[in-house]
Formats: sequence, C-alpha cells, structure tokens
Amino acid sequence: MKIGYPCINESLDCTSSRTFRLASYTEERLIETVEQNLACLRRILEYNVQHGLLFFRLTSGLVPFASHEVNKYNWQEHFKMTFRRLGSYIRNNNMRISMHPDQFVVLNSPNEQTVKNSIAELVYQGSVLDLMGLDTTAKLQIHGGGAYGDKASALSRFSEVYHTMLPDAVKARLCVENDDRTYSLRDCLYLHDLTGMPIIFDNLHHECVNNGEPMREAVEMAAATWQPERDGILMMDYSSQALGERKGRHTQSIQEQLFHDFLIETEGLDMDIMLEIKDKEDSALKALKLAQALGRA
DNA sequence: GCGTGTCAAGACCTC
DNA sequence: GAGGTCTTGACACGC
Repeated sequence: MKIGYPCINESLDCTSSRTFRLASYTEERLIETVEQNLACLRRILEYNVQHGLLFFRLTSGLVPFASHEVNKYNWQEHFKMTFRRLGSYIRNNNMRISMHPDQFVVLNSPNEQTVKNSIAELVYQGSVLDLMGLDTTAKLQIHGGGAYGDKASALSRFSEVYHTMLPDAVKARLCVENDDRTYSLRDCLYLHDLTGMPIIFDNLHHECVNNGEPMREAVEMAAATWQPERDGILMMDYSSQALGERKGRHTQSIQEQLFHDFLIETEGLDMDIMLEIKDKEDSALKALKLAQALGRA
C-alpha cells in the first residue's frame, strides 16, 4: 500500500501550478512558468521519497493553457528531457502517479464543444504521463459528468464518446471515480461494464451517495474492476466529513481514529490511498504512520 | 506589502 | 435567463 496526497506540498516554498492570465500569454511566459513548475515538481517528488509518501497526484496546472487554442507551442518537445528525467525518478523510486482533470472535463456533455475541449484536456494530461515514460498504472481520474435530467442517456453518451472519440493513449489510463451527488459506485460499475475503465473509489463520496453497499464490500467491488497487469492495484481517495459543514466537505486535518477504523475494515485488501485532506502532506504522513503500525504500508 | 476581485473551461439550483 | 454555489489556489490590480 502506498499513501499520498494531491498536487500541493505545504512544507516547501514552491508550487508546481504557477500560472498567469490568458491576457498575458506569451511563449516566453509559458516556457518560464513550465520550467519553474517542473523544477518545483522535482522538489516535491524528492520530499515525498524522503518521507515515504509514494503516491502522488500531479497538478493539472503543470503546463498552463496546455489544451487551450492559444497555446501553439511545442512544449512537449521543449521539455522532453525534463519530463523524461522526472519519469525516471518516479520509476526508480517506485512511486504511483495520478492526475485528476477538473470539473470542466465532461465527456457526456450535450455540448459538442465541451466534449472536444474535454478530450483535448485528457490528451494533454495523458501526454504528461507518456512523456515521463510511465506505464498504464499511472492514471487519469475523472467523474461521470452531468446527468441532464436523464442519467441513462448520459451514461450511454459517455460510453459512445469513450468508444468513438477517445485516443487509445487516453483510454489506457482513464478511470472513473464515484462522485458525491450524481454518479454512485453502482453507476460507475455500469460505466465499467460499458468501457472496461477501472473505478477509483472515494469513501466520502460513497457515504454521500450509495445504494446500501457496506464500505468493505464497496471497496472490493471497485478493486475488482482493476486488471493488475494493466492497471495495477486499486487507487482510492480517502477523506472524512468536515464536522458541522456541508455534507461531502473534506476535513481540514485527518481524523486519525476514523482512518484507523477504515484500515481495519479493509484489512487484507491491497490499494493505494490518496488523502484528499486540506492539510496535504501533514495528514498523509499521519496516515502513513497508522498504516505502517498495522503492517499495511 | 497587503487585500481582494477575478480567472479558460461546467453543472446544477434558486429565483 | 440571471446569478449564486460548488471548490479553490494563484494572479494581478489597486491602494
């Protein structure tokens, strides 16, 4: 089991998602920003290795405006060697990597342009992992999308786009994650049947929307959608409810007893866990200790 | 130097 | 149809 956190390291004084305004786009600005982002990413990865955190989500913002039409620059070629070195470092240290395109990536949107933009974004993020030379156990994680008042049609639209429009390089990495209001684990299992995509399981979302599956059973069902030789073991997002806040809101800091209970409940199941918790590596380090104490990591 | 309105992109809810 | 919310870090302007 590997433990990790997403995108941002709060102990370091750099960010790997520096950006700028579209209005101030220039090639020079792009190159300079990507250079800084990749240098910071290197530092974050080194921190992670030093601290035993071997699961990490790369930020979507590594290359600003990567899938925007304004960006005609061949950054892939320009940064080829840097990406390759980062990838070697990741592989040599046996780290697991994911990326999570954000809310704007909606494959089942009725709006054709939205679908096109979404695919372009997936191609960009997949190409980052490709340039790093990572195998297909490095994943792209998206949600089901909108329901548009007719979830059955939305699900089949997803499947159609998947089969007719997505490049193989994206399909090899794409996963679907259960969300906290529309697409439950059951819906994701249906999408898995239609496409073969593995399911990234989110325990807090499952608490928000489910069909009565107990937690351990839910984890087992999601894990069964992963083909070990192609996909690796189950990836999951772990969080717990922020007390007194809106349902589904992530806690500020890990509630250690709850995480301990979750590990006990899932004893014997192998998975990599991403702590989706606001204080980032701080909670991930606490989680790692708890997992190590139970002989899980 | 600091505070704050705004930022490429979507969906959904309320009014 | 307009506007707010979700979520959310960082830019960039104004003071």
